[in-house]
Amino acid sequence: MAATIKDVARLAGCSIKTVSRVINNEPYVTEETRARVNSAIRELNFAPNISARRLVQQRSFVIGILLLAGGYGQSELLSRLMETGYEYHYDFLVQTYFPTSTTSKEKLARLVRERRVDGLVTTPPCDMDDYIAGLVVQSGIPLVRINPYDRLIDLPYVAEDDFQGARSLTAHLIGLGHRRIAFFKGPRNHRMSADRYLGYKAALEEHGLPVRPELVKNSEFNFDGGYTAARLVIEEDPAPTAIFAGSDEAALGAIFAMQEAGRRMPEDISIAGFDDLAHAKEVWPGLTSVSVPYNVIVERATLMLIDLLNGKTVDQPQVVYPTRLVVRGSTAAVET
Amino acid sequence: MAATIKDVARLAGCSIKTVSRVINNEPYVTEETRARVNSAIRELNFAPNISARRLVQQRSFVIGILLLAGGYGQSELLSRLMETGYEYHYDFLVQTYFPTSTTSKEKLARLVRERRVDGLVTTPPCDMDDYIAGLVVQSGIPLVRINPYDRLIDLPYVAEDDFQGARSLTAHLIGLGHRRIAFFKGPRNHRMSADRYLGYKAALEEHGLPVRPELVKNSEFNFDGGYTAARLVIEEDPAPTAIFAGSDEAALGAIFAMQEAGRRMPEDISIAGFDDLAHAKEVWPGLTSVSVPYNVIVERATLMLIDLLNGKTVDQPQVVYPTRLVVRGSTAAVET
DNA sequence: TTGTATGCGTTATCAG
DNA sequence: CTGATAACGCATACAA
Repeated sequence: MAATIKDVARLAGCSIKTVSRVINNEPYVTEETRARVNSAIRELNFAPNISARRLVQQRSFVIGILLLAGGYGQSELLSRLMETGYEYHYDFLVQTYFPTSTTSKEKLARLVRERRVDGLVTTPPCDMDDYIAGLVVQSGIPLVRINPYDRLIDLPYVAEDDFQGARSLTAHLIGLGHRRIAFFKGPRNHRMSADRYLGYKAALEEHGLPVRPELVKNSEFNFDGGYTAARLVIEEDPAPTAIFAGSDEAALGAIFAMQEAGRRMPEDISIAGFDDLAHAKEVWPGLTSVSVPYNVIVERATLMLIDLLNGKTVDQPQVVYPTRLVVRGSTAAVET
Repeated sequence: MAATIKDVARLAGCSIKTVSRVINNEPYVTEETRARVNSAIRELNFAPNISARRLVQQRSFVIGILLLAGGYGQSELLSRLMETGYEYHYDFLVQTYFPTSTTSKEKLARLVRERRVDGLVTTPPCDMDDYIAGLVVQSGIPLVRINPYDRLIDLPYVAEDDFQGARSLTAHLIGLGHRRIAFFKGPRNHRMSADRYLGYKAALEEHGLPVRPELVKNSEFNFDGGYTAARLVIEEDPAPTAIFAGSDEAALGAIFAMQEAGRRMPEDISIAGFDDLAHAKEVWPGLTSVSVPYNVIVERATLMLIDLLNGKTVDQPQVVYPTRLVVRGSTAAVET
């Protein structure tokens, strides 16, 4: 049905090898033959069969992305990924992966065994699982981790500086006169959770303020987590004058809880998030947050993986990008 | 390196065809041989090379999804897709597609020519382009459209009942005593835009209310569109007492604009959206909206395509799912 | 600069 | 029930 390399060769009056050379931009072809082949290709509307190429090259030209389902941030992230991959002739295979889940492990193992992917990119908390590192070491397929839990393992990663981000956000709140600042911790299987908390603590200590355990709540990086934690923390007496919700999604939950309780933001309470998702500026009066260059991070991780796949040595296999405080209307000077 | 079907055959003491039979659950294999082969497979940790299979079967087992970049709704949608496809041994290739864009067309053409996808699913407004229908007809690859612009073309689709949703939402507002209800139209290249507007109009007419052109704004289905339209409509005198923003994202923009202008919701103005995204219940005091069974729609479209790919006849190639009004705190009786 | 022959790992054909 | 052998479409040593 569809034209093959043989049809092109026949029409161009040359061998299939020559056609192959033209397709792959190899040297040692006369300009004239090249032109003849090219016009044959156009005439037959030929494109190389990707499956055949994959079989003979023993590569799938597919990058596997492991992520936990859901979350708003991920759709931008994914479309960025697609664009990057396209330029380098890689496809993406998105796989949801729950650490510790047996089904997830089996799916992943099949993915690798069937050689459906040439390499893997993980997003938190998928790398929590020792399983992945083990599988990777055993099968030898390249892996790049985004915001990995463990930076000490000698595997490539691209990460963000959560500590500094949380530190400067907290310092901003302190600068506004806040002394009772609540903090919502993220899930324990994210390194980001720990780092953001450390940044919060560091800022408090640098300003000679105590870390009040009753203002630190275990939470999640999502709406429900923020909502629940906010309802708890609001009961404290005296109540906090500011909430650092740990993430933007949690901040949205906290905002909801505050509005439900009839508290005004920022007059009665300041609220801040982390991630600077699109929603941060879409909620009135704007959510103070910490901007993370996710697009850059994702692109860097992808390019790093592609380099590894092509056998290039990556000069900087472990990178940490800075984060940036973004002040909006949700945080204000404490009323005296 | 990795085990092949030959290795398994050697270890099990049989031919490769027999191994193939076992892998594919074909009949005509003794239970005993089957067991021997299976244990050999386990011992060698064998999994069939997907590229070889794809080459010989002349199918990629990949479904292409065409969508416009961005948007919150799409991440849930995508993970749903992945799960569905996994069960049927299909992978997904997500491709951003801008109608009328030459680059997009070329990318898509390559996708099809290289046989990287066996079939296509489009999301609005990607099917606006006659190009896709043409390509599909010409190449013969199956296509299922989600919420297509043109339901008259004789191609399979899965859609939602936007008309009824908008009609009942508008009726709800009228029932609350609203007489001046603003409406924000979506982009012209979405069928949803037209249908929702028609539903709005129908409800007004059914209640003997006029369609006031000054309250109908051309907008987009996103935050900025809703924000801009809301700022315009608020200038009208008398101002509307309710806004039907056309979509949840636009509603979020409208809410922002209202809060910026110091208007309370729902006391000063009622606001409603459409789609019932996760955010609808995460914004205080809850956004009245119209719930669309996107998960079902996506799953149905995928299964329909898989049936087509397997040569089955689809009994219902064109389906419209009902939508459902969801009342939350953002709409209330008009103050008299 | 060009061509020939071989193999990648499956599935499919058809004869045993 | 089982197996030898031929595709599938491309890339790649190796020759010419």
